[in-house]
Amino acid sequence: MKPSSKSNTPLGEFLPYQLSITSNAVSGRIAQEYRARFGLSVPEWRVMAVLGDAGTLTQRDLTQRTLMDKVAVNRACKILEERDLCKRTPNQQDGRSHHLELTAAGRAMHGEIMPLAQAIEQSLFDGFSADEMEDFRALLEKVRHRVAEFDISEVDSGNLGVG
Amino acid sequence: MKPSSKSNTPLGEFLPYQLSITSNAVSGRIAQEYRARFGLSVPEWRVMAVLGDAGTLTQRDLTQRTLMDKVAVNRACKILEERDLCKRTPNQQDGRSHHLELTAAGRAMHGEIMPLAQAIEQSLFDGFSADEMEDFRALLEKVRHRVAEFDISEVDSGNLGVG
DNA sequence: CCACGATGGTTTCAATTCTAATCATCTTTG
DNA sequence: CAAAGATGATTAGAATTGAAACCATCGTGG
Repeated sequence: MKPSSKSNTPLGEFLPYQLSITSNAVSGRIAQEYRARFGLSVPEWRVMAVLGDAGTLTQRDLTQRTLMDKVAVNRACKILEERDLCKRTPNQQDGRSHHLELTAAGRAMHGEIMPLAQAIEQSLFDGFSADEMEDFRALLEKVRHRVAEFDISEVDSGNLGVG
Repeated sequence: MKPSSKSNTPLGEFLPYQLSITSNAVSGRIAQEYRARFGLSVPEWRVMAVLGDAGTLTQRDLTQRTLMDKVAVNRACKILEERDLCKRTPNQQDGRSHHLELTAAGRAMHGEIMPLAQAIEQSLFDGFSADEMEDFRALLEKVRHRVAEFDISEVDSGNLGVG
């Protein structure tokens, strides 16, 4: 008998848990795909995606657009550079930073990465109506908004009717 | 075709990316909460939640129910044991494993953990109608289902003529 | 021009996590 | 019953990650 992780456990009912395992499943699957095809980690392909779209950016710009922390961005950039997928040139306006830009090889890869991303997305959400996808998007955004405003004082462990 | 002109970055449009950052935001917030109140990591409180609900389980059972890997489960159990939140007794039926069970202290904590989980969930999804929450749940499950069946041969980098 | 704090980027260190190897016990088969 | 393979649990080691320290440069105010 295989256990149905539905209402068997209290975890299965917990929405944040469902969100977590779903996200992990999706991310893991996609990561596996990009690793196999291009040898790119998630941080790396995020940088590729943004950089290929925007043309030229500094690491600071990249951290803002990818929502990753600056160390992750720096490491990803360094690796992409070593693989000659992107290059840096001095920033005239600011001696501390550089302009990052995809090389020809980088742009070529980017040309494959983005369509693959869309194909994966489409395949993943195959069977979803346009409305469902829009709903999903909207719900995720609403949750994100809620989290940002989430104030713990709303929840007091003292008056949690335990039984 | 889908309408795509909402965000300035390609990432912002990518549904799996939205899923990922939303999940991270939610998980991070909850983790912070449980760490502050009980000194529990996510793996630890997952084990607490399941164990408190089920009564007595082996580590193998726990890996199945939490969907975590066996090393994470083992480590979580060891820590809970050191803190006298759970205890192990030999398994008569199988000399390799033990029965894990919450102690009195563990059950007491469990009694606070679960209501807090519900309170957090409620607070997080405050502003969502019952229907929206059900939709969200259903959509997540549908995606998970899709991922499980996701076959990469559906997507061939050779014929990705931009979808 | 210099001192000062702020900022972009880099490095270091420690915590976390995943993979593999290992150990003990169980099950099956000849 | 012994041998061989599978399985639950544990340990060890490699790889990832994040936080904080650090360096260089910028901008501002004396």
